Amino acid sequence: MATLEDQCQCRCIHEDRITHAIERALDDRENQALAALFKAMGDPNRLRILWALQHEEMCVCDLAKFIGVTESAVSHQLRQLRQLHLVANRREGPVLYYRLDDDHISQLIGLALTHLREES
Amino acid sequence: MATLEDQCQCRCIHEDRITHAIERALDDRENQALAALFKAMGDPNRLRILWALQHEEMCVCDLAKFIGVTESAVSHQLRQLRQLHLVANRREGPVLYYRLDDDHISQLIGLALTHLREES
DNA sequence: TTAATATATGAGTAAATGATCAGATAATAA
DNA sequence: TTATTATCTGATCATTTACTCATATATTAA
Repeated sequence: MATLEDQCQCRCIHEDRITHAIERALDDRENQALAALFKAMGDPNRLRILWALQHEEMCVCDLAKFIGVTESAVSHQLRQLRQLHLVANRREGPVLYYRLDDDHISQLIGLALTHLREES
Repeated sequence: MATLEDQCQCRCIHEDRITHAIERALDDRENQALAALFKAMGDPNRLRILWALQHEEMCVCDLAKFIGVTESAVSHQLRQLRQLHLVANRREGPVLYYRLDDDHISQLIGLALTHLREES
C-alpha cells in the first residue's frame, strides 16, 4: 500500500484508477487476515486435513496416519488452523477430536473446486 | 497421502475413520491444484491485486503504483495469477489490461471475508 | 531502421515455511 | 506417586517464496 505521492517515477497511465483503487482498497489488517486465511488453506497437507474433517471429526494421530506425516507435524498444522478459526476441537479424555470450525470452510473449498473444475 | 500399510507404528485409535478418509480423499492432483489456488490468493499483495481488479481492469504499472512495488514484482505475481486462471488480460497497443478471470474469484473473496467478519 | 514505452523474464538473495527430532505438558490408570 | 498415552512445543534445517536488479521482448512512433 502506498499513497500516490510516494516514489513517483510518473510512468503510470491511469491516475484515476489508482486513486479509486486506493479508496476502495481493503483495510490493511483485514487484507492481511484474509490473506492468512487463504494461505492456511493453500498447503496440500492442511487442505487434506480440512477435506477429511468435512466428513467426520478426527484426532491428531488419525490425521497423521491419514496424510502420512508425524503427529508433531499435524499438531503444528492444526495449531495454525485453530488460530485462524478454521478448525475447532473437543477433548475426550486424553484425545482431542478436531472438526471444521464452521460451515464457511466447506463452502470455500466447494466453491474453489467448482472454479477449478470449470477450468475457466 | 499414505496407505494404511505404510509405516504403521500402530498408535492410531480409529482405523475406520482413517480408511474412510482415504476413500473419500480428494485426488492427489486435484488437491494439489486446489492448494495452489488458495496459496495464490494467500499473499497480501496478490490479494490486493485481486481485490482491486474486482472493480476495474488495470494495467501493470497502475497495479505497481497501487501496491507500491516494482512493475517487475507485479509482473511476476500476475504471471502466477494468470497461470492459475485467476486473472486474464487484454492487450491494447503496448499496454496489457488485467481483469479477474471469472466471477468465482470475487465470490471466494466475499465468502472468506464473511467468514472473517463473523469471527467464528 | 532506431528510439521509446510497457511488460516479461532470469538471476540472485533475504525471509518465510513445513518437516523432523527431542523434550514438555495433560489426562488417565496402576 | 509413577507409568503410559495423546498432544503440544521449541530448535533446527532444507526448501520455497517474493522481492529487486538487469536484461530481453513486444508494440508503436519517428
